[in-house]
This record gives sequence, structure tokens and C-alpha cells, in this order.
Amino acid sequence: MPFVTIRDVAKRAGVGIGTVSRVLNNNPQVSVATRQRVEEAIRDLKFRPNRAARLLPSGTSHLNIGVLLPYLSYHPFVERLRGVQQALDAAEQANLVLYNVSAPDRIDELIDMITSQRNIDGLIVIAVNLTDAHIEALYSANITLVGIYDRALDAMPCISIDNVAGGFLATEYLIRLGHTRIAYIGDSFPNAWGFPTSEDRFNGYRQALHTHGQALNPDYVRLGEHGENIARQHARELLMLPEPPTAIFAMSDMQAFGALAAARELGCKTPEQISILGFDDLELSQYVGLSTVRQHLRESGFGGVQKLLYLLNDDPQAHQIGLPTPEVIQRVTTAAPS
Amino acid sequence: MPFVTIRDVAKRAGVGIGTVSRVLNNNPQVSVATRQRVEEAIRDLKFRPNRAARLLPSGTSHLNIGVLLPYLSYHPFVERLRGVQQALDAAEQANLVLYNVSAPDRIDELIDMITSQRNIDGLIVIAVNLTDAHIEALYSANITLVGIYDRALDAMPCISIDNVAGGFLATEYLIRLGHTRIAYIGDSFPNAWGFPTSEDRFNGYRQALHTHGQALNPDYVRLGEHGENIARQHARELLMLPEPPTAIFAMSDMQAFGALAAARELGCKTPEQISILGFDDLELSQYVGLSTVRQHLRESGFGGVQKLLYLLNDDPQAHQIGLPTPEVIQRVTTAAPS
DNA sequence: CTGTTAGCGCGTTCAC
DNA sequence: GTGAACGCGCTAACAG
Repeated sequence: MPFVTIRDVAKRAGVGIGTVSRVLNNNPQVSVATRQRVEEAIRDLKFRPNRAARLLPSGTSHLNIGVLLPYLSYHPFVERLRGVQQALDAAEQANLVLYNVSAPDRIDELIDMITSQRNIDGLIVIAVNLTDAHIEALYSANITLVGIYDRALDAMPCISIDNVAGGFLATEYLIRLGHTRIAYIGDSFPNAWGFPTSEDRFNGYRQALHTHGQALNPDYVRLGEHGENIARQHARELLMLPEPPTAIFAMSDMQAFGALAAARELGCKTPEQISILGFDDLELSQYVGLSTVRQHLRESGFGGVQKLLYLLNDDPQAHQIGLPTPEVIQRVTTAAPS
Repeated sequence: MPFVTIRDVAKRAGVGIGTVSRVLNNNPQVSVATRQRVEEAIRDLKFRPNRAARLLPSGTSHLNIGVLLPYLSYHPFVERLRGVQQALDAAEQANLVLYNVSAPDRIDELIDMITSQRNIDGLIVIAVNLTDAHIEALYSANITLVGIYDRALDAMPCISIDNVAGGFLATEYLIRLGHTRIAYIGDSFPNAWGFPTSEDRFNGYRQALHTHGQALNPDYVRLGEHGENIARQHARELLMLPEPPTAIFAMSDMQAFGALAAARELGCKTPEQISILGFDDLELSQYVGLSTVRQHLRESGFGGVQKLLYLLNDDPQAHQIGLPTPEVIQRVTTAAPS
């Protein structure tokens, strides 16, 4: 469609394009009469200035950074997004453009849109599993990439955590407290999005048990869809076992909340009768007093931005940006078994 | 700072600017040798194409829509944001640029940034209370505004709900169930952000009681900071009153979750002994089975985008975009008193 | 106060 | 295969 330009407006209003520009920019040196004529023409023609052209003469080229993520309702993603937002805010040189993938099979479209639109300089990919073709397309569109993943990738620079180590850490912590009957509640894997999170944490759990000479009791492993409720149901079942576990390692704080609820419902005291340990350390968790593994979510978003900005400046510091290792935050839901 | 342009690269590589352009756009008709020379020059000079200039010749002018909101951790805001995201996705003609206000006193800076940057065509303001000066500044920067608020505004087109009516509806629903001892748990007001939500819903509560000839018992009104935990504490206190309420109207689903937890902890059965009604209808709430007042959060974001797009096109349909009225969604946490 | 002109940085013709 | 004009829509500096 032929866009209406400042020139059309000028002709229509019977003035020069300079005058139109002045009206557009609220320049006071325009007589009221002509200003009104111009404004009328603008309205009539439904003229709308072209942003790109407008920016051009100023030479200003601020950055647009995209963030690609699945779900806007999943806490860990949103907390990372907040970190990204804060870092970008602090840097004061870039905007945050949000891209949300609603389903795994819609990634293609989105990447197409992003590459064809040429609107962003860099992209932070949170958790979304991109194929090599996607990455290739992004790169040839000259978009600098940084991933924030649950497992390190070769295909692009990443901020990531070692979930196997995290799972190991969590389980070992419970073992050190003296627990010998430790359950695991997590997402079933593999899942539609290909998130490796649950699998990795479970492997850490398994390795820790093995290292400390404890057998893995299949009854103590409950995998299912993600969610507080399903986790609650799993915890119920665990607690009603003839020989219930004395500790539950939930692979996420949300699931730990579910387990907590189940314990409460069954009148099972935490941490006296059952220790519950989460993973994530959501902002919420401190309020609930949940013991958990802190994986520095906010920092991961923050670090992602730093890395990206360094990369955009060809600054070698980019490769130094990492994440603190996960750590156990002990609050009130874990203790030695009684 | 003097930006390095395609011309600099051309000179450096000893080629014409056309060739550089071709390399940039992956045009296959460039010999491998020259391509390499150009790429080297690009790297040496740290050249980065100007997005605006790039878009200019194509005539493509896609929209950038900003979203301004406080907190990225507050569920109702995030759900509205999701609605915005979905609508923009569906329209396929605009990007979502995210602006997050971290504190009420930082609104000024942000508005300054937004107006000086000239990056967006429209702005959807979620819950943030803007002064007339802010709105003025935005308008003279030619940014079209739509607000999504908890109370209708005159200063700009809005999607809003009537929280007084919502509070009335909620309370009347409980009264109709037969409750005569109905408590209210909400945020204390006024608050730092100036959100009128709790006050409005409380007024609806009060009016409903009055309309139905029930006295307002001050012991049954608990106001405090927002949060599941504080609500939980309030609910505890309510339930331990010599004459406890038979129903609790929590002004938000999160607070209702807190009340639910308190009831569980005290062994107080829901809904047999205590009915609990929330407000919001978060995505989460259906999983929990919480009875609540649906205020169409997602739709409000969706509608905001529609209204904005109409406004940008001077389409009078803009004024027809509204929101369904709030409705009570009865699930399992409310029933007649026994 | 207002019209005209010269770029802004890049993609796209063309000729070479 | 490659270089050099030309124009995208707009702002700013300059004449009037």
C-alpha cells in the first residue's frame, strides 16, 4: 500500500514540507492558522509519520533487544524476564521487545517474523529449543544471540546452570541432614517443549543417592505434568505409603508448594515429619519459608543482557559472564529426620 | 559518536557500497574473495547496519506498541500482558515493547525516555497512574494511548472494570447463598501506587451488605499489605474469632489462596465450615477450584490492543471495545452455610 | 513565519 | 561480478 507521506500532507495543506515537519514536532514557530490547516490535512489523509525515516537524520541508533520465551505464566521464566528488564533499564541503551511462543510448533513462524522484520539487534532466548536452522536464520539476519538455558548449548553463547549438579546438591543436602528415605517429585520427561530440566535434576538426585550408597526406591519417584496440583497429589500418595519418605525433593518451588499443601492436608508436620525441598528460589518462596535450591533466576536474565551487550560491542568480557553455582537456601521446611 | 557506515566499510575493503550491501543481505552474487574482504572490514570497523536506514527504502512501517506496567510478578498484570501479547501476535502488524516501572517515583524517567526515544506508536498503560503532565507529554510525542485500569479515566481511552460493582456482585452472591457473617480481606488503602482496587471492592462489599440489611462488622474487615501470606494470617485471625465468619470475600485470588491455606491449617473445612470467594479468576484458580469473580484479565489485554489499533486507524469502532461485566465463577470453595 | 535544499544510511536499480 | 547513481520519508539549516 502506498503510504501517505509528509509531502502529500504538504500538498494537501498548500504548504511546504518543512512546515509540516514543524507541526509534527511541535515547533512553536508556526502560525496558528497554518498549523490548523496542516493538522486538518494530517487527519484527512490519516497521515502517520514513518518512524524509521524520522530517526534517520538524528543518527541515533538505540538498540532493540528481543526476548523470546515460552509461557508468560511460568514463574521461573517471568523472573528471568524481570532480570532482563532490569538490566536493560539500567543500561539505558536498549528496548525490550517481547516475543512469546505459545506452542512448540509455532516457533517457525515466530523466527520467520523476527528475521524478516529486521527489528532487533540482539535476541535473548529463554528456554526455547531452537533448531540449527532457526539459529542459522537468526545469525544470517545479523541478530546476536544469547541463550538462557537449563543446559549449556554449543550453538550459541549461553547462560546456563548445571541441573545435574543442582539435583546432586539438593539430594546430598538432604542426605547430610540424615535422611535415608528421599523422594523425588518432578515433571515427566521428555516433554513437548524438550525441556531437560526434570531429567537433569533427577539424574543429579540419582547420582547423589548412589554416591552415598542409598538405593533408589522407584516408589519414591513421582513424575507427571508440571503443576502445583499434580505435585500435591503425588505428595499425598507418597505420604500415605506404608513406609513414607522423610524428605521430598521437588524439582521446582511450585511443586514444592503443592507438596507442602499435601502435607498440611494430611496433618503431616513440616519439617518434623516431612522435609520438603524445592528448586528455583522464586520470589514467593522466601515468604512461604520454603527451603530450596537457589538457581539465581533474576541474575540469569541480568547476565544474559550483559553478555549480549558485550557481544554486540565485540567485547571479550562477554565470555566471562556466568552464573553463580546453585546453592541450598535453608529455610523452615527442612530439618533432620526425627 | 560518529557511526561507521556502509561507506566506511566499502572504502576500507576497496569496493563499492553496493557490494557491501550485497554481502550484508546474503546476496549470492558476490565472489567469495570480495565477500571475505568485506566481512573482514566489517569486523575490523565493528560495523553494524542502521536499522532505521535499512527499513527506509522498503517502505515497510510496522508498528511498535509499548506496554507500561508495574511489577512483572503480580499475576493479574501478567495475565493482562499475555492478552496484549496474544492480540498483537494475532494482528501480526506490531511488536510489543515492554516498559516496566519499578517504583512509583520512577515513572517520570520512564516517560521521559519513552517520549524522547520516539520508538513506539502506541502505548498500553496497565494500572500505572499517570499524571496529566505525563499524558500530555505522551500525546505531544504523538503516541496513542490506551489504559487498562481498575477504574475508568477521563484523560485517556480505557478498558476498565467497575470494581464497586464487582465487590457488590461478590458479596451479594454470598448473601444469596445464605451467609450472614461475611468477612472482607483486602489491601490497605490508599497505597503507594494509588491503586483504587481494594477500596472499590470494599465499597461494593459494604453497599451489598447495606442493601441486604446486614450490618458491617468491623472485626470482619482485614486490610493489610498485599500478599498470600498476610492474607493467610488475616484469615487465621478471622477463623479464630469467638464468632467466626461463615464466608470470606478476598479481594484477590492470591489472597483467597492464603485464606484457603489458613483454613486448611486450622482444620476448617472448605466450603462446609467456611466459604472462600476470590476475585480475578487467575489461570491458576481453576486448578485450585477456587470460586471467584472473573474479571476477564486476558480479555482486557486483548481489548486494549484492539482499541489501540482502531484508534491508530481512526476507526470509530474503537469506542465500542469494552469488557464483559464481572461474573461469579462458582467452583468448590463456596456453598451455603451449614 | 515559511519554502527550499541538503543530507541521514541503506537497498535497488542500472550500466560497466 | 561490481561500482555508482537515485530515492526511501524525514529533519535541520538556510534563505527568503
